[in-house]
Amino acid sequence: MTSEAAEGARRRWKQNPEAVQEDILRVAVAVFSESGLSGARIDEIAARTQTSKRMIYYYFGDKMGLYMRALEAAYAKVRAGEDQLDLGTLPPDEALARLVAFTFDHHRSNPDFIRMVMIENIHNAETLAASEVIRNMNVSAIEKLRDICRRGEAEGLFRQGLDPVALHWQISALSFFNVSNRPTFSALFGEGFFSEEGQKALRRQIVDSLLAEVRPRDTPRP
Amino acid sequence: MTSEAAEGARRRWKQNPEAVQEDILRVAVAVFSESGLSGARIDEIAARTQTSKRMIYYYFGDKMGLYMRALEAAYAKVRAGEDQLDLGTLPPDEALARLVAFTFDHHRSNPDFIRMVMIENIHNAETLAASEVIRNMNVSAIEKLRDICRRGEAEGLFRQGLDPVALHWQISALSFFNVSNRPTFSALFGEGFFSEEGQKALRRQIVDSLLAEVRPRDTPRP
DNA sequence: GCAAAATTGTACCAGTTGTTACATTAAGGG
DNA sequence: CCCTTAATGTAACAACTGGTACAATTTTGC
Repeated sequence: MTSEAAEGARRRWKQNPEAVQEDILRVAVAVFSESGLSGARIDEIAARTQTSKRMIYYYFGDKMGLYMRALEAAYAKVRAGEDQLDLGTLPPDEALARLVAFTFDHHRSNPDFIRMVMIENIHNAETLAASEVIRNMNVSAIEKLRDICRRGEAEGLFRQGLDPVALHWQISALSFFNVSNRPTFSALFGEGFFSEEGQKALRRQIVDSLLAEVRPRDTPRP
Repeated sequence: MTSEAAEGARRRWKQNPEAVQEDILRVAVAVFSESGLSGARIDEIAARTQTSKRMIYYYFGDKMGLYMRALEAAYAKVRAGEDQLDLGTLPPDEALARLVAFTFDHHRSNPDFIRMVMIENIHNAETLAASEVIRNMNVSAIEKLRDICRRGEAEGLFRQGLDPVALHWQISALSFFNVSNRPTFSALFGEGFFSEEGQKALRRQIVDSLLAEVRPRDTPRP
């Protein structure tokens, strides 16, 4: 094994376009998510890169082109993380509980992604809507949920007529808000919710709430 | 009654500083919430005002000064709306249901406010934290909730140990997300949730979910 | 009425920022 | 070994944008 082999057996010596692009994208996600779309400065992105501003325009055309690719990169990364989750053959209620807890933690450990989505929403998701890459990346969480719902209904553990997308909406809302609105919420109501214990309690509350949600309704006593 | 009396018995003729400031703030909230903090252009705000850029700097100092006042104005407006809600002497569960439904609708009809809060969160709530005006505006929803919880627990309708702030967190998360993430969510999963029927169903789901949340836990059958 | 203070109009500037022209070096094909 | 193409460095521009100097006008206190 020669020393060159350590760098991935790609190009031999200098000039590694793919690594340069990855480098730019990594920094771009960070800067965009820190400063917003118009707040982010190409100069800053360039400065935090190992390459130059020139190369950004060479590979990504303009600021919006870079932003779109950065958004796609952010989505791709969390998607890859989601696929790590294997619910195996857990019983439906446990599977749901685990999925909810996972989503909560996953969002929490990917604040950059959350911020990119926030920025996208400020701009009416125009870039997202224009990106075929992301649209084709159909969120795997839905598939998992659909399966869980089907099994839960079949076994009588869940009530009938559950909408997996609605469930996903609810799980997302709570997990997303926990990260996205932390600054304003903690500024108004204190940091308590965001301590380690606070987050654990919150996660349990959310899991419980979702489980209660899918359980069959109490049949009213006559 | 002279014709001058029609304009509110304020100043007699020309030059009405307070109206000018209100005009600027109204437009500022709109433009900031449309374009974000750095995306908003003072020139655009000025153009959509009945006055000039000169006056913006005269009354608000600089862009950040204007932004802070706009943020405060946005909070003040929704706060005023919230105070309209009177839960009177409704039984606790009905009061909670009505509070949840109201919050859901209220957020929905104040997208500008939601967007301002989103922008604030992107910028780590630094302006919010610096605004004594807003911090002193302690959200009245919490007070209402605290009262509901107390009554509910006393009557045995709710389980013990409810945390009003945690409940508020949950209500906010669902109602906020519904507005804030509509663009990305509908781009990925369709507009269905945001039609009139979709929103009605969602609101009912949220109300039910919250009510189930506060009900006393089922005592496990021996 | 008059002077001081408050309010507004006009024009402009200085710094920033996205973007590009031009030149140069490295890589691959034959 | 040469030539075409891909990749990169240097430097600068043109437009935008937040902010202001200066002067004019209106209002108010006395």
